[in-house]
Amino acid sequence: MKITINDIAKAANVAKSTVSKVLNDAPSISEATKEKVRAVMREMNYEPSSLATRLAKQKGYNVGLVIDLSRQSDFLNASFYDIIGGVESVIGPLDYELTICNIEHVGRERFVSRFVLGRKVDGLIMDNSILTPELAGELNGLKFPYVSIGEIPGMASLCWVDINNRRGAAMLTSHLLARGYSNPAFIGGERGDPMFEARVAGYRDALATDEIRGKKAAEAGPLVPSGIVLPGYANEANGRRLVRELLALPNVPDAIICMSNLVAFGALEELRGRGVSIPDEMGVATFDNRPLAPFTTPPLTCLDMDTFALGAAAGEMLMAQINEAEAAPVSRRRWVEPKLAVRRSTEKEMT
Amino acid sequence: MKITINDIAKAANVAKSTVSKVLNDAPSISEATKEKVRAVMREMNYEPSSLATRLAKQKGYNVGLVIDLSRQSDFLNASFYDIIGGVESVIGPLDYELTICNIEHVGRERFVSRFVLGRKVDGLIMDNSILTPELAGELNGLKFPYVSIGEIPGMASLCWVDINNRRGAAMLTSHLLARGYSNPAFIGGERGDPMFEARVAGYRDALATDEIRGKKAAEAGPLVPSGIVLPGYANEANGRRLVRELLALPNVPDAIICMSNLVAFGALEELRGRGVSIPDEMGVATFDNRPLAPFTTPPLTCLDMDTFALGAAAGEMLMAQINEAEAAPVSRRRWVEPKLAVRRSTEKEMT
DNA sequence: TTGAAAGCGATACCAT
DNA sequence: ATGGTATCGCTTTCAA
Repeated sequence: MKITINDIAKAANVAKSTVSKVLNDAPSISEATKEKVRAVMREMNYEPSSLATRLAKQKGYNVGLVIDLSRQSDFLNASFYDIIGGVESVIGPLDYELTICNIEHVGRERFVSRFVLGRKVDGLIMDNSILTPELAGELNGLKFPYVSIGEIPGMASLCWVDINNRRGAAMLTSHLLARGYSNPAFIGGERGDPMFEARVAGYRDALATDEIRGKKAAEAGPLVPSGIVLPGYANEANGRRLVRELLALPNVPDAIICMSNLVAFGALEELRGRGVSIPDEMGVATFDNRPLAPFTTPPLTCLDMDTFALGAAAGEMLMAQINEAEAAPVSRRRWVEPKLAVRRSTEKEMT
Repeated sequence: MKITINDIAKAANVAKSTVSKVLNDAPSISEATKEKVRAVMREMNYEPSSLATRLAKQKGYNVGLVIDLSRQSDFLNASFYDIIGGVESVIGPLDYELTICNIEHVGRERFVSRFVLGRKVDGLIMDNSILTPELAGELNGLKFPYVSIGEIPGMASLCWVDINNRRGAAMLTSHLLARGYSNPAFIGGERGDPMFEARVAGYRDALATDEIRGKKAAEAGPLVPSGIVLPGYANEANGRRLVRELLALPNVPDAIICMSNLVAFGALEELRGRGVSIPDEMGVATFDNRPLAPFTTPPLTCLDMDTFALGAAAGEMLMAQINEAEAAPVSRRRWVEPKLAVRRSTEKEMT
């Protein structure tokens, strides 16, 4: 037998509206009755039904994290716990909870009506593989709060958070150049993927603004001004293959930036197999610290993405939107800055 | 303006109770009205409020996955996405949803009242670092459905699922013995941790039942019948340290079973540093495929834990309990069988 | 087969 | 400062 607000009211000899006010710590209730009612609640081990509260308040205190279990994701596999932790760290203290919404069986079409119209959640967090521009438009139209994890370039009205991949790629590239590598290549990733494009852009930013590289050009032979970019689905096999391609180039690069840990692993293996010494003959760096970067031979210099901060940023933006009514209009995009983790794979002897 | 069951009733010219029955596909309603009402619902883009439904039905259609973000967990970091996927794959089709319950701020004390008495969830899934025996007893007393991920040895009444660590350890050990290693040691893990104890037990099971080992004993010198077990918190540093201890033993083992990927990584590094060749002079095997086993040098033979299946098993047991009223009493524990992934680290030349 | 009315467990407005 | 009552959106008897 669950005990309800009525039981408390009866036991404390007050109206249930009074009990409700005590629950919400209304200033209109005297300290005396508050204490009396609270004592009864404690004694009867009362806990308000969150369902009833939420129905009455017309507010779900609930945000959904949308995932699609039908598609594999290296990124989510490595970072899901962190992302959830980040989100939870901001919504939890605000008394919101997080529910996992799997759209695998629901389908992209009906999922808006399921979660949004069904008022299961007050806001949605999802990644940019799920949040298509059309979907975002629909949510915008409904004025329904949402945040994408992962940028959606171009559309000004959309709301997202992302790691600053462009700046990160520039940091990584600059590190290589400062380290004495003059001709870094970029391998892995797919054209059209915003993350790939952002990283390539950052890579080129760094190449374009580097003076040392200009001076080295003479000794090192002809350098491609805009760098060498070899795309390919980010797995180990392509890491190997793309390294072979690099080594067959007329101007072989002296460093490699890899799109992912798996690409980097394949690259390291291929280089080792061919007797290319790392970091002396070839520097290698990668994006992401997890799962492998600290544990390869040699350990990989990488750009460490703070996925907890990413989740937290998403949570903050979402909560800002949910409470937007009374607040100033919120900014609709936010970068989380990555940081460089320097390891042996780029420790070239300085000349 | 959200549209409700009343709007549908009005538009379809029926009572709202009729609409409700259509929603639940009650047999007492004629096909004709059902179709009529459904047409209206479609047209008005109606979606029932899950909050109201759940309050009225006195059922949350919601299970909680309890985590404690204040404590780091290598296991959860590597497997959280899989576990959630497994749970979701069974509860989703039953129209239950999964909410994340972080007890970091709630505290172990108040969390039962928060989630259980507050009827936020119909059942709880948590790991055995959170589900203390006292807590389990409390939940048992309340007849509240829950499942622990990770065994809780001893208590017969408790409900859990786990990877069959004992059998798995025996498989791994037997593999080494069959491969020609005669004196495998076990390193890493902490006394008192059920997972450690189960694995050590399995390791000893395999040693005890092996005949080949008996024959080898003569050539190999004195073997410790119950094996060599060196515990230690499962990280890289201890992997290195424990290997040093092993190498200093009077009867140096010819194979090592590691409690975790990190221990194994440390072990590999230390062995390499000392010029011990793997797998010829020393075989190395580990538990868990992720995150490193396929990517070390040489790649590690491991026991691959199916964490998706683990999550699914937890989901199934929980749902069974939730629906226990009308069903037969459910079994209260279940093993998920791991499988061996053989790689180069144990490919000793057979003699 | 359908409808009217009483819950489910809280909140919120209006009296007192 | 407190109490009475309508309400949130749906389910569920019980009549008709």
